[in-house]
Amino acid sequence: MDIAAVLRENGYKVTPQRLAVYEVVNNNTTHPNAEAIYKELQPKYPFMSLATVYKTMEIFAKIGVVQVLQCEEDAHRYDFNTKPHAHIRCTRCNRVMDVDVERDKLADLAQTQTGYRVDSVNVSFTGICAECQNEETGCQNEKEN
Amino acid sequence: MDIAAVLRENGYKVTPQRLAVYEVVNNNTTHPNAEAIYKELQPKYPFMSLATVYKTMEIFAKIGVVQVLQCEEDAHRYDFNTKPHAHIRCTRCNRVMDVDVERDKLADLAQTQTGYRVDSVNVSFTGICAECQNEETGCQNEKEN
DNA sequence: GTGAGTGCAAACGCTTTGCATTCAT
DNA sequence: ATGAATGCAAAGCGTTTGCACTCAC
Repeated sequence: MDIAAVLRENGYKVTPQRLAVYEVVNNNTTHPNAEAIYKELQPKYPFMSLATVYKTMEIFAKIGVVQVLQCEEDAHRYDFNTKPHAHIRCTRCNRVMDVDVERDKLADLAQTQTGYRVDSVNVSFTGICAECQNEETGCQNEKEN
Repeated sequence: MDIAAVLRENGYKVTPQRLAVYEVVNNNTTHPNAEAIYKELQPKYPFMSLATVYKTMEIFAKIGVVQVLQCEEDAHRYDFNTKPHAHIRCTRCNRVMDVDVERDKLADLAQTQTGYRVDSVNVSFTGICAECQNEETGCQNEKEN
């Protein structure tokens, strides 16, 4: 994707900051939040501010470059896969993975039941990832209260 | 439900504050957040503090008296219907309604795809409720940016 | 009487905003 | 040269916490 062109098409200026954010998080499959993006930028782009990351991600979301996840977590996470899909988060290590669900079917169901015109379908799961399941034996769960 | 008994069974003391919260939000179908609960308590129970509402709702969630919703919104909302179900929020008036979805099927799907042991399934929708759809004609959408 | 619960205010984490400065156009 | 974008610090929001006081048991 030519991010510069997409920005221009949408009336946004092409700045080093925006290119830097795109460069760092494009093809990133870890579903980072703003803080993570900021930290990842630090070594190569120490001039970046966290506020700019937020502002940039807001624009990226608006022009469809990323989607914002609802992960049953406090901080937003961003996904460069903008195809609608669901996510599952490991409550132990916070790793997030994609899940494909039939969103259209769910939307139809909701529309039929409630009469709402459905605009967005958000599906998320939490669980324990395969890796953490392996480590679980004899190991106390860090997340226990 | 005998909330006093449930509290005692779980080792929590029965206080006027906890009874007041339960009285006000039990059978409440508006999926209120902490602030809304606080405000609803004010006239009848002006002694209540917001912090206590939070603390009480946390306990209620822990002992299964309420469930906490993820509504693609900033503030938590609470639901006294603890049967697992999904929600749809109107982006115009913020009204929230219940939706029944086959969560088990979704959980199986996620488990198969990712290998995670699925602990929770969260489904939420946004849309425009029937009422707001009616009002929509010739009326600018308040939520438009 | 004792420990749990309360209320206040302060702190918190994530996010947004105001504003002077800088930069893309 | 002009308006948009940046960076900083401060404010904002919903939420949690520390602590002295109060109350259910």
